[in-house]
Amino acid sequence: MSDSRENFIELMGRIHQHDGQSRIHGRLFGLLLMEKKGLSLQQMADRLQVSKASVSTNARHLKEKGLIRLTSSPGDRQDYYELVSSPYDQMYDLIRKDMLDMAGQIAEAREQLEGEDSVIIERVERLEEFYRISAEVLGDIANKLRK
Amino acid sequence: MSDSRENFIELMGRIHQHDGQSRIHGRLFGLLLMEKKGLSLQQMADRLQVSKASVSTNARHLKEKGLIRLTSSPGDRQDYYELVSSPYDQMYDLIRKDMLDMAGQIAEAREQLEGEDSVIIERVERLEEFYRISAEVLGDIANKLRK
DNA sequence: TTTATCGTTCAATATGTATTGAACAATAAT
DNA sequence: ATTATTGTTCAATACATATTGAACGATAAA
Repeated sequence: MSDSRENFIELMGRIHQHDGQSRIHGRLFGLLLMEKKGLSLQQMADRLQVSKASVSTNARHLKEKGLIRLTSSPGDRQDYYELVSSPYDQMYDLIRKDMLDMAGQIAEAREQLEGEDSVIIERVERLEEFYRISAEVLGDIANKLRK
Repeated sequence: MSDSRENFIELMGRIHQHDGQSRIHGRLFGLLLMEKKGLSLQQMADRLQVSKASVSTNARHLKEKGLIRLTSSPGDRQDYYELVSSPYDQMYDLIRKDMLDMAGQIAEAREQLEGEDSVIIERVERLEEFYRISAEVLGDIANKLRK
């Protein structure tokens, strides 16, 4: 494993951690992004020097998010994981969903604030708008990428 | 403090925590969003039932991010904090800066990968683009809000 | 001067959760 | 039938950091 690859993989670990996932989650994504062919759980655990338990759970999470996919070869009972062809639109969608969810939660909270001063209500509406508009523009990008 | 306000404040605590800040950071933001007039550190600590140490540090962070501002009254040596008139464009800017920073870090890592397969390089370029484009569109919204 | 108030800093601790090791079921190999 | 692989789950722990209490300096009040 070259230094420049390790460097990239570690960067992805830090970025995913910054984004609320675990460090290994990001390292795994970085590792598979560096590999054209799928890797087995054991291979990933060896290269990242982490337990296979961590690889198993984090690979599941990445798969659920649509960033990697499971593959297999005939006569081999190991699971192989590889990057999906375009994880980028999934990434836009993930942020979009998060933002939309927050906008929804704020809307719920706002509805309970009916008696409040209009200035306060308006602040909450603006906040809600922040998340909703952010979600929209990111969703637009994802759609453009897909078509 | 009404239930609906507390509910909103707690929601903001959870949202900020989800976004990588502390729970009190979000609660403080939520509290000041519910108040038209500035609150002193002691008032904020009392209403949120947290230590004044937490309020002090988190208020500083919110102030550095441009979401709240320090005010004062004549004949009173307490510090008062209130929401800035439009924290929303600051919020766009904060995400924009984060995204742009990540794009920059990925670019640095990519430059070290020169010998690699072109498929791999392209993946990294796409990833970089994801963060850069996200930063751009969010920055555009902030600019529209400001003018 | 003494006493009280206000805000900050920092070492100690509380807290949440990422990570792991071990146990396990399922399957394949011998 | 026995042994070895493979992947998952979960309780235990390692780890990062949010939060606090206490000490402090600065300033105002008494």
